[in-house]
Amino acid sequence: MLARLSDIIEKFIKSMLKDTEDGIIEIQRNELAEHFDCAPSQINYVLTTRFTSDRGYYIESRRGGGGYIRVVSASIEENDYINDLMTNVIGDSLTRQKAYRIIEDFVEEDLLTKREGELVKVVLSDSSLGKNEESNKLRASIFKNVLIILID
Amino acid sequence: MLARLSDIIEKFIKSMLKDTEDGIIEIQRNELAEHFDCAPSQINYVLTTRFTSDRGYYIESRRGGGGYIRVVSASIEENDYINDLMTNVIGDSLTRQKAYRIIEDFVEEDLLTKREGELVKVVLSDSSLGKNEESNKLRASIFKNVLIILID
DNA sequence: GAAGCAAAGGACAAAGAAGGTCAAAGTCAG
DNA sequence: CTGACTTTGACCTTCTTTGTCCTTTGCTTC
Repeated sequence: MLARLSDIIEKFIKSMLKDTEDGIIEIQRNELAEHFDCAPSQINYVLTTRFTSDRGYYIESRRGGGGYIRVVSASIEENDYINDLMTNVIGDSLTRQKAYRIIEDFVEEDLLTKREGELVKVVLSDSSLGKNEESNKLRASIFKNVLIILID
Repeated sequence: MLARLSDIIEKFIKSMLKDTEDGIIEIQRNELAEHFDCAPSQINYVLTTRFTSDRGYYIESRRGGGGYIRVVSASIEENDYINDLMTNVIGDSLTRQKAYRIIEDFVEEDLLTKREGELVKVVLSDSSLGKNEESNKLRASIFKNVLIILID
């Protein structure tokens, strides 16, 4: 498992972030690409798919000589984060993929234990809920109820 | 006759599962299809007909490069208690009251932590699922999937 | 200070790598 | 012969990787 280069790069960046005091790192796109022996644009791919604002990151960059990409992990207040998810990300319809991604983030951030994550995942799986637009609505409804438990 | 390909593939997957510590395997659909010299979609056929949650399995998958199909098995055949619960108590429809009672038993028996119990309860609440005969079916379906994770 | 060049990073599309769906065709027991 | 189960194949969706061309910025040079 985890043979995907993008996942490896993601982990790499996250571990760099963990090593900082302030949750801010600056990377050189070309250097990093060379390190992983991939196309520079793959770095962008990782950043845009994994370090999005709804996951609590934002990106700043600058071109030209001495350019950089700055990755900021915004340490959002937990409850604000969850509230934001409920209104802006989940709304009243939620795909399985999105749900799983959020759950995995929660586990990573220790908001859920691994087993709790597994439980919530299986609950929201296609196998539990079926697979159609109705299911997405149901998934949103269930997940929001779960989130309410997590807020204290 | 006994040699239906689907049966052979089923056996193969089950034996892979037996060889694991945790009852979780990941397969590559195309690879497996090639191994058995069949259409890739036959793998799906086997999975959807033989590895259902009724029988104590649960499937997760991911497309794209580095994709996979994960099969999670809970050896329910060997667990009379769960087996009985699945077939005789839950069946294909489950009321909220019954579900809550079972969950509370589980918490008492330390099969679930208190918080896990809360999570599962809220998932199976009327507020999550609505309140009609359809909900009861859904509740049964979800609960059976939850059981798989618990036994695992 | 303007022109020009090199050094970043950005955007986007095409190609590649899985897995998913669905329906048609085949098989087989009763 | 029929209905249920199985097998096959064509086509679709999702996610990742690569490459090409574009824009921005800093530094030189005159």
